[in-house]
Amino acid sequence: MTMDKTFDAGRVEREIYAAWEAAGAFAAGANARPGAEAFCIMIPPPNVTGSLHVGHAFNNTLQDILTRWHRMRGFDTLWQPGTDHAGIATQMVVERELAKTNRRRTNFSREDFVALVWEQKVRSRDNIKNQLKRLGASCDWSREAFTMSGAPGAPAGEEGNFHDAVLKVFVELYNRGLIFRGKRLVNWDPHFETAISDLEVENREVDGFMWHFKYPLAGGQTYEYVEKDAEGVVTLREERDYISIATTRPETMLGDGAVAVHPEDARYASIVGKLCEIPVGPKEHRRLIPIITDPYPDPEFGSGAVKITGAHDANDYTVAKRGNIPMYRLMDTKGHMRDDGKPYVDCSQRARKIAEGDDYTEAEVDLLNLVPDDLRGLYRFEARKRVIDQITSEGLAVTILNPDYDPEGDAPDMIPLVEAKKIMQPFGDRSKVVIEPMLTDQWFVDAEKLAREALAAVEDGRTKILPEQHKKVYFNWLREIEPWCISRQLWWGHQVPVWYGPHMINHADHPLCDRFSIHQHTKNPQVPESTKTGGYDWECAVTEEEAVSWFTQIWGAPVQVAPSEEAFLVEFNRLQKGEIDYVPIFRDEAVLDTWFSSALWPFGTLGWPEETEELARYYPTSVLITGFDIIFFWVARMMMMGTQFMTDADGAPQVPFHTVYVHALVRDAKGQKMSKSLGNVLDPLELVDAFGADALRFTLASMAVMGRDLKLSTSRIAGYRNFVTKLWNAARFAEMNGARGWTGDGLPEAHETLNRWIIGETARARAACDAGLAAFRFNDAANGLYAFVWGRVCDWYLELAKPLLAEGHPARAETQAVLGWVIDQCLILLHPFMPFVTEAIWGQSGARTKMIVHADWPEFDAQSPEADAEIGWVVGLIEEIRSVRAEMSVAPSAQIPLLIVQAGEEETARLDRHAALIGRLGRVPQMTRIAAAPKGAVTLTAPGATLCLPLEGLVDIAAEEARLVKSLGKVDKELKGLTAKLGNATFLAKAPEDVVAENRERLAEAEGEASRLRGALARLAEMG
RNA sequence: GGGCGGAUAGCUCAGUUGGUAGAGCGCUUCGUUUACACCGAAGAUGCCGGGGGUUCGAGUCCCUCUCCGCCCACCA
Repeated sequence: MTMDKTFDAGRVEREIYAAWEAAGAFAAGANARPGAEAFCIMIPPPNVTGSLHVGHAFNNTLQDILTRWHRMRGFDTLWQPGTDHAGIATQMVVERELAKTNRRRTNFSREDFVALVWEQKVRSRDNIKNQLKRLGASCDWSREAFTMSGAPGAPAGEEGNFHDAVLKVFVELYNRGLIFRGKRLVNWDPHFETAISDLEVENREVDGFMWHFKYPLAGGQTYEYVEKDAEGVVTLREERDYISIATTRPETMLGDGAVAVHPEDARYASIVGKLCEIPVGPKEHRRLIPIITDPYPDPEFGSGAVKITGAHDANDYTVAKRGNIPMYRLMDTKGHMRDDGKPYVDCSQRARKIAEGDDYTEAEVDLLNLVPDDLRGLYRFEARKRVIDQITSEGLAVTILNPDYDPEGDAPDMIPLVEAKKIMQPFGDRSKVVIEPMLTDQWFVDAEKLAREALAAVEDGRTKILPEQHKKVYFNWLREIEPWCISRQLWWGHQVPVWYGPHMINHADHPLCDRFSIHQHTKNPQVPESTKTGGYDWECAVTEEEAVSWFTQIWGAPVQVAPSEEAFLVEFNRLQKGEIDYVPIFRDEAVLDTWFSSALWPFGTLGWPEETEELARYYPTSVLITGFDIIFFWVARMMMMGTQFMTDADGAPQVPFHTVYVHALVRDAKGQKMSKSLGNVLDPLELVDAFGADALRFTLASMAVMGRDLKLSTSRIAGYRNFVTKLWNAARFAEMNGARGWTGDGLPEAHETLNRWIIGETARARAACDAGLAAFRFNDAANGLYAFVWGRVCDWYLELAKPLLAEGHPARAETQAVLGWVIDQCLILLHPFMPFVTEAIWGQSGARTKMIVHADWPEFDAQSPEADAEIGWVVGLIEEIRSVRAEMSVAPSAQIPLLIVQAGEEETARLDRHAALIGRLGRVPQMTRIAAAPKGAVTLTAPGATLCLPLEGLVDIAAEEARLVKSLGKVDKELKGLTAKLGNATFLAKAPEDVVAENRERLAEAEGEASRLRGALARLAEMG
């Protein structure tokens, strides 16, 4: 069969992939040598939100290269594929889809909605899988995993036990005291109406304003306000009946619990402990709040006085916690000012009592709605405007002189002080809306404790992070880690395995009473008002049965699970009225942060919590290949969970991977980050269609420099598409010359210098490729192979071999064998990078016992220094001849003899041995010995020989002179440098011997070269 | 406010213990030599961001400055 002129990637890629799958080529352990070491990569599971972008193509190409490389080397190899349920992101996709037909999530029951998301999951998963296959990813698809497999509601075909693993981990951590529930200030996303973790918040600088308002002192009191400059000179002294406050968020003033000043701020010392009035809301019952001291306010900033709104600001929260300042929740889950039907509360008396040390429970405080009627239901930013207007109209805004004031005009002399200011504002990374700090009950992981082992593992090298600069980032984050908020108010995800029931008061004699003591509760715990603030008893259990039996035991009565908290409250009401005879309980409606389950990926995919054979074989995994953007989200969490749950035979924690290779980002044409939500993603399939998967893969590999972002350009991909064609044609050439695949053992026999040379070159290329891959220097490996295949094999070996392949040449058989072998080596070495074309060629040439996907990776070495020297000399001579011909504008068709004026013994032998190919490639069919260079001959640069081309009449003398002068200039410059260097005593004394020797050699060569050039110039002068 | 990365040929970028500045693309000239025009041959192009230092020797190490990019961070 004859090969086509070009490789038709589009036609054969699918066939080849299907053949690999049919052969089970990617199965765990396929092609493993007996007793082989394991090599395992866990795919970073793509989100089931849609399709893959080029970043995924990059990431998976690198994984596939390593996987195929190890598989060919006989390792017990597993590349574990799968996808991530990506809670918030996937739910968002489905909700967006519903919105197109004017429907919302709440038009469905939770169950029905989740079923819709499963449909999305299946669609997306199929799509992703197809894309990975198009790329040539050699995953073991029979083991495909999903972070929510086996969860309730999973359709047929989505079985698995990942859900079990997640619940087990949650319950275990809970029992170990590493998961806790608490009312804390969390990042609240008003769009999705859920809490999110710190990591899911993007802080961006935006244009904002800072308003300055007067908080009047209670009862019209006054004090002397004195300002001094740095030298202590009084710059302002006035009588004030207010304290000035600066804020960027006036709408939160309604929830202020205090005004704080620095303890050493002399300006306010006289009013500390007094009360001031929040200047907003109905005048008749405005709230009074205390002026307190706290180290937090910076006296140099603003007025030095800070309003403390514990429920809506992270800084204020810590101050409020510290100072026992009440925190008043002002907004609902959508970011609207609370409108819950409760009357506006006159809190001034309460505030006074609190200032005097009388405490209220959080639950009670949370029930207070401090939003005045006219602001209720308004979106937070609308409320802000109203508050500003109201304060300003009352004259309680701090004012400054109007710079535009004109006594003749209408402009007022004083205007409110509003500073335009850049402020850092938090945004949801998915929703892109402004995050609202909110006080809510959430579940947290005690990340600090989990981080200890994760840190230690990297510190002591059990897990290596490459490139190393990322280690620092990892350390910094883990060392200052905060509790991880893991509950999400979503429907898509692993539901928190905790069940709540009414709180029992008289339980002191109950055998399980110790489990009650940790609960916070209201003063009237029998009435759990719908605040989700506690007041419940709860049980954390892997199954509902366990939870039910626990509550049954507590109550000594039948227990029924209500579908939601809302339903529970209805039933509880009926219970109190004696209408039902069972105790209602309900399951926590929140789901877990998607990263909580992703964190279990390295062992959850291997069957944990069951003790599977795969777990024993492949954990800890070998390498994780991932982007730096998820070091915190994912890598750190896997390290935490892995070291927490996986142990070796001695009980020591086992890390999830030996090496983490952090690759850079693939950016779009503008160098911008690609993101699913921004929609600027490139479709790798389009690139595959246009250039073939091999070209795309090779491009990505060749650009995979550690730690540096890459910008993908199609011209580069086209270049590697050409490389695919080049390889294809080299193989075609071999086939046409009767060089089939190498079937023998070991290396082919080679006596010809040329053949020994290319075998040595191949060995070096192999070693360089191995070294590159072993060091994760994909670019070095790829570029080295490119240079070898194109620059060595195609440019030189094939050309030089042509004479030897001529019919009847004594070395024909040997050369055919070596050529066949060399092509095979190229295919094998390139296979991890370009699996399709290499498999296609492999299948066409020679009798194969197995596919290249399982071909043996070479390990030979076979250097031949004298062959290298000889071929190097010949190549140099040919290049010199071509160069001279081109520069002298000799017609390509002109056949010229090569004149040998003088040549050493070795050089003479080389000229003899390679006369045919020098003649062919240099277009110098005859070699003639001659005593002296004739007139008009151009001297060639050839070490150890004086050779020239008789170009009399063909030569443009001026051009030749220019050429010689230019060359001489270069050589002279080098000579000068070398002479100076070798004349330097300290250089000779301090530089290593080999460096000195090398310089001497270079000097000798340069001197020879210079004298040859001078001689040629002299001859030229005679001619002229 | 901390931390990290980058500045090398027109463009995109390599350059791993300091020892003759490289690749791809682009550009110029030439080419129907039977593997390949997705090709071949030849060629041009660099104060390796500025300044200082260490060294026999610095693109490479140290200090400093300038300009980009990114990450983290609670200044109202």
